[in-house]
Amino acid sequence: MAAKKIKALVIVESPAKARKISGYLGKDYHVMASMGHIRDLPANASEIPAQIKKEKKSWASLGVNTEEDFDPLYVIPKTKKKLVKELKEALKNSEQLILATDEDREGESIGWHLTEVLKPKVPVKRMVFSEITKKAILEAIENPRELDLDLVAAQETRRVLDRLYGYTLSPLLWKKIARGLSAGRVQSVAVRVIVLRELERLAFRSGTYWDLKAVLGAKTGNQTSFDSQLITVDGKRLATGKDFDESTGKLKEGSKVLLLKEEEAKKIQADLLKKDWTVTKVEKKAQKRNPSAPFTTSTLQQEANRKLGMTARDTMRVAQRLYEDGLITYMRTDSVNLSGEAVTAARKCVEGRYGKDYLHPTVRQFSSKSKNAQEAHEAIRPAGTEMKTAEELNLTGQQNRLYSMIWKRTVATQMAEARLTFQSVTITSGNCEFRSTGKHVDFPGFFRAYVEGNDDPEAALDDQESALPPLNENDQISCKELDAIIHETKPPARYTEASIVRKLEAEGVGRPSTYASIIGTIQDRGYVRKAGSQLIPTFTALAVSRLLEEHFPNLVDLNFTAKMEQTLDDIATGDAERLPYLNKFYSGAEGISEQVKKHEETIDPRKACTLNIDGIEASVRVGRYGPYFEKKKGEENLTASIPDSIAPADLSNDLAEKLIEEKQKGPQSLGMHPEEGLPVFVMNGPFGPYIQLGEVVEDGPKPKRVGIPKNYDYSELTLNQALSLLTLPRRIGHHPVTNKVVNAGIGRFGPYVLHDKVYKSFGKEGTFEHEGKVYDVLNVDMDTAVEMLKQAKRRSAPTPIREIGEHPEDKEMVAIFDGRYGPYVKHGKINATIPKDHEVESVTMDEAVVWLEAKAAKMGTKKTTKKKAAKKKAAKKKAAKKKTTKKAAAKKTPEKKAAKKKAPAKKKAAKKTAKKTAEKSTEKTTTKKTAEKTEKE
DNA sequence: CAGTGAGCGAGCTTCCGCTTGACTT
Repeated sequence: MAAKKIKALVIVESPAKARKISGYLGKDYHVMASMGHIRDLPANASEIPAQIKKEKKSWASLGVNTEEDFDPLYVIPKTKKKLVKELKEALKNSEQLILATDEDREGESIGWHLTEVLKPKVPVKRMVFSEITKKAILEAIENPRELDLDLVAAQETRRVLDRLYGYTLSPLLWKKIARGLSAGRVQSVAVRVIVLRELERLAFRSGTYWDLKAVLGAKTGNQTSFDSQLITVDGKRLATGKDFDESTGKLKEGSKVLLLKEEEAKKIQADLLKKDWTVTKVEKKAQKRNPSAPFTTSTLQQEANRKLGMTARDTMRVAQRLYEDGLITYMRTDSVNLSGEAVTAARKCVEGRYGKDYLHPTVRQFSSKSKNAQEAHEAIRPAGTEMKTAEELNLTGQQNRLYSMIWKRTVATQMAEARLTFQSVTITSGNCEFRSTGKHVDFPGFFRAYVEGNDDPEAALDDQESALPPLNENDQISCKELDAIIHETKPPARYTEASIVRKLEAEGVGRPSTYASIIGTIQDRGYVRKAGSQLIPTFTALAVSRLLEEHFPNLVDLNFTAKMEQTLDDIATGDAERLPYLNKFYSGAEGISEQVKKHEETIDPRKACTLNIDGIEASVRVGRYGPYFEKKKGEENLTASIPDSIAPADLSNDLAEKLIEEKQKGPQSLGMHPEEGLPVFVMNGPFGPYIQLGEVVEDGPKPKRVGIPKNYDYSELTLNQALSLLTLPRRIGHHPVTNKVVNAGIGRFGPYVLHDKVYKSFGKEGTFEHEGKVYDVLNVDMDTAVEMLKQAKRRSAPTPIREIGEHPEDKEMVAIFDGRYGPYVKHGKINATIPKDHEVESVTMDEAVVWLEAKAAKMGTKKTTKKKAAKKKAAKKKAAKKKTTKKAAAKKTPEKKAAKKKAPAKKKAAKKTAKKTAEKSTEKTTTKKTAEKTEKE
């Protein structure tokens, strides 16, 4: 027996790493992956052991025994049970256990948990390495060390603190604001940062100013024209955007600049057109630029977002593939360090590709600027020693683009600095001075490979040459054009995925593995929505942020995490203890536990949900069905919903008054339908404005309704337009090719054209442009419809490869189809993949039924974990329904009620999709997705 | 697909960091 044993079981965190290391270590070693943490605090009620639950301890739901030294209750989650069993099996046949998890706080902890769970009876060693090369691995295995229990304690402190923070503050929010909300050390700060920016925008007052822009050229010699900007008048500097006070829209107090109004600007313009123009000053300044550090997770996400328009989540998904294929190094890292192997490869590549002149004379190394970098991995770079390009690797699509970016950035790090000359020329005319600036790239250096992107799309890239023609003092200039231009100061920009990741990293909040999910969490909880690339906070976020700021200011302070990290560092070095720190945080009069209890009694939930905004008479309230305005008028309490598309910074008193008035007036009849004799109403529902013909009658059929396409302003809709919309769907004619009928109508997802069961939606604005003309559902002609239908993806109904027969229970057909993931059996809505060891031809009905049942059961369990956001929205809807269904129960026939109950899942999904479609209507990149979704339904 | 702003009330919602499958047909 003993002879058959292998030398050691080596455990790392990721399978890709395991494969690579296994190759270096050979057959004597068995390398396995832990897939991250194998144990954790119970995530929810279902993970708390029954025993503990029964005891009804006050701390049971925390999973941390706050009565006894904050002893954590660790459980192995369901998803990890199988893996743990496999690890135990493997350990039985090993003479040694080697923990080769990452060399950081979490990695050390994973190693410790492994020993706790596997309870090895053989010697245990800890090995660490910072690059995965054969040499480094063999060296590491010869020089093992012990587990660092102080580092493990630091991780546990972090874990427990985050749990105490999140699981004591969140319930307070459920009680005071809305169920399902959450607070956390990271997310609450992220939300707060976004909210503060929105409040700045809300308080922002725009100012305007005028200036002059000239197009000039020398009178002799090189007469290339160049732009010039008015800088001073009578020696007084002209006002620009930064001279304005953001809260008033006026010039900052005491500023000595000149603010031009329209008449003055135009007067100067007229004046100067008659005057001579002379160069009075020429300045040149040389500057050098150095390449940026190689990518970390955070900078990769930022650049991919700016340059490739990818979300943080997309970026990580694509990077994961590149990593698994062995093309890049690990993608979750906070280190800017390049290994010796990488530097050598990059330098060789630079020399070969661009020549010696482009090589930086010495090796360039970078040091991390991020606040609490743990640097367990390298920077993100092309793997190996070859520095192959994306083309050489035959990459395509997003993989190609992301890899190329990584390649360029890495190679650029070893390239020579770029040398630039900046020119600044002053041109005088009359009592005015103009300035032109230019830039000349003397030597491009690393620009040849890589230039960092910018958040501001208008900002010129560094490598762009924008040199002025040669100019000397006293040169005579001719003015070719002179324009007076109005400028408006703009509010500070909203955060994007890129800028919020940058901000969080700069503050040391969050980790490489979490940046992408933070953005997901704050959206799932309904704190933030995305409009294009902007992250817009909801009114809920404003209310939650205010509550936390008011009552727990230190917890949502930007420095909270940084301070925590200092303590954790002390714990890791053995200079501090976990217990006093956690005690101070949780227990005692100032501890979070007491504070929450106190505020539970004192905070008035009505007030917590009410936002009073300067300059707006009505209050904004966060209600169960979304935000609404509320205003007292005598005895009456007037309310009006705030549409989803309205951002907090868009609020104004006029808007509030308008919405309240509209609501109070009730549905407005545009007039009578000439044939039906019924009034035509414009109404506003959860899916936006719609037209209704006649009123709701008890026991009668539902009145005809039709949504108003986005290209019509519902508040200015005419009776004729409404009547036209009510006639939909309309027949456009017969398709010239198939001779089948083509119709135009409005469905759940808005206006569409329909031909032979193929739908094509009008664009996000409800219009379609064809040969320079804009069409919508009312005026679309056959020519345009044919063009639109060409763009529709035809989805022919899939044909089964084999029909097995009728299902024994409901007699519905069970058949085999060929899908993207191999053949599968289909019965109704349930699809189950056929196991690999079965032939399509030999599948029996009995087998198929077993697979289908297994799949159905699986789907049942999945729902609870996955569709969190959907669940929340659904719950809201359900709650909303309650009253109406109860009241309306009498009106509805029993069959109708039953039908409603039967298909709730489908309804929810459809609603969600519809909502998304509406929400994302402004987003360029998702139009395609929306179209796809539309078709699926 | 369509209007709400409130309660009868069991048990539950929730954190941050590590990681990949499962899975989309």
